[in-house]
Amino acid sequence: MAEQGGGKEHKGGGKNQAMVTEITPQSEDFSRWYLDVVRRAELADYTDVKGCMAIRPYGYAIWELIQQGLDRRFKATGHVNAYFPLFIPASLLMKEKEHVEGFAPQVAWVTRGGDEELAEPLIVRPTSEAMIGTMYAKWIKSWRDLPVLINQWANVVRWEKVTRPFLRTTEFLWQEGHTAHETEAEAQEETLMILALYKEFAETELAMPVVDGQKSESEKFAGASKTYSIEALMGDGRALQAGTSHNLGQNFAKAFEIQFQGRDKELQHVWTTSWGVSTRLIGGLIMTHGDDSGLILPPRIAPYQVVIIPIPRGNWQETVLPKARELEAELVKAGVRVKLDDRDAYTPGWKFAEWELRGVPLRIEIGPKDIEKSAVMVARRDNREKASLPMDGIGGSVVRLLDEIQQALYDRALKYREAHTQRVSTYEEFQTVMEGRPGFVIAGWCGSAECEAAIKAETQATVRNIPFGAEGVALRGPQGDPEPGRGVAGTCIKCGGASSLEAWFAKSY
RNA sequence: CGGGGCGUAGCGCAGCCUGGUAGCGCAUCUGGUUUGGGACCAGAGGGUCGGGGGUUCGAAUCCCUCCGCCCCGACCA
Repeated sequence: MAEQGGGKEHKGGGKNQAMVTEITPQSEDFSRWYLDVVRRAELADYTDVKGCMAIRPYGYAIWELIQQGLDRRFKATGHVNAYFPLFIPASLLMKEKEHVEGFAPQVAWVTRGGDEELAEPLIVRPTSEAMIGTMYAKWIKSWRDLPVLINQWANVVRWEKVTRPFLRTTEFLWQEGHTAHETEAEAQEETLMILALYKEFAETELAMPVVDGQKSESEKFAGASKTYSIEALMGDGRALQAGTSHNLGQNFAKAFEIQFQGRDKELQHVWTTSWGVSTRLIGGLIMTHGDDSGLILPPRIAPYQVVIIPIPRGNWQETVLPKARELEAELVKAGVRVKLDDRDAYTPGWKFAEWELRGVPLRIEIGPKDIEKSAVMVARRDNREKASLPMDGIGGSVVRLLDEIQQALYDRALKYREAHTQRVSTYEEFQTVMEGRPGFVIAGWCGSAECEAAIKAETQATVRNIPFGAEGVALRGPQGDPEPGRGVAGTCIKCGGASSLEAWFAKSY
């Protein structure tokens, strides 16, 4: 990394002092840019606990909007919320072999309560399959009890060695859905329905285009039969797993003895699924839309969709401020989340920069000149266009503008992804692309773990997933199995063997 | 967990090599003038120099040791 200890160039006397609070440009150091934005936009801050962050009100407000958007969708598809314990007896986790092996290295233990050693150690949940599975075993007796469609909003702990705010923290917030079904087909249908729900949410609310598809064996959730994910492309060309949906088959049902008596009178194991998204989505949001001026929030997920900045002139508190308040009320009436920044201690210019840094989609300036014309100045964060709009009908105009911005951000992100997605046919080409800022690389893959591992070792690229659903790249049907006739018959990029799979590769977070 | 870098005021840094008891910019506070792209002047407050141990008359500075953070890899949402 470039030696930038001196970094901030204090010498330039001509520099305005804006640069003091400026954030590192993306092109200079993307990762530092990210950390600067998180902190300067007051989304989160470090704490005294390694790997754990405090989520500040502005960051938490984004999470609340994410929660609302998802919760509404979960309820609309028949799910209900419940809550399960933070602590799990160690023995429960041990019941599913692959699950233990996957999570054991990341588990935090509680061995003492007060001044007494516990007879059986507890673990702090890294995920709740074990606890919820145990409860389902008690609750499910008959086919009439199925399906069970429960979601939990919770915190989980995974003892991470390398952390980064939102993207990977020791403790994080998420939702975990856990469902139990009568048949394998139903469980698979649920798994894919949720995946589609995640995709729709990410794209319409977060304006974040994602590739949905199936994970390779090696990237699968510990204990799952099949894992699906949505993958987004970040501004530095790396992929982010933004959500996962697992078909757990009967693995957990067998481990936790979740059995029911079927319509055929036979005692049988249920088919379960689990799925989740986390506060990581906020990290994705930042890295998908942000620029060198800071955060850019899609209107639908922005805590403040509009910030009103009164322009102080003379006795503005008596002249401008009342008009600003009227405007505020007008926007609230139109259903817009609005913030009136009437602080006297800061200049308009300072406020412009501040709210741009915090990613507010629309800024409205109102001053004497505007009032005279019965208009307001409206500035977009996404493309920085500025225009005077009449006060009359401002609610409607703003709502329309917000919709436009939402769409523009999605379009821009999609365009970026398309520009950074390429097909390669030779391994040399693959390797070359993986140096630098690769984005997605689509290539034939024989499906073997050997080729996957070799590619990873040599290029750092992993199979993000094997997409389906999109025209031209669809290689797997809804059941996750190769779909004859739709596959692009080709060769494995690594071994040259016959390939029935076309995988999306990328370096990832 | 390997390789590298860094911890000095809220933030960004200088001081460390060549020990002598801490400084700059921004931020903060007070007063005034300002305010359509990060205002200006004057004054003020704020630091057990990451923790512990050692060397020394004396340690931010030298030595040991923990801890934390960042970057690059291996592992994971």
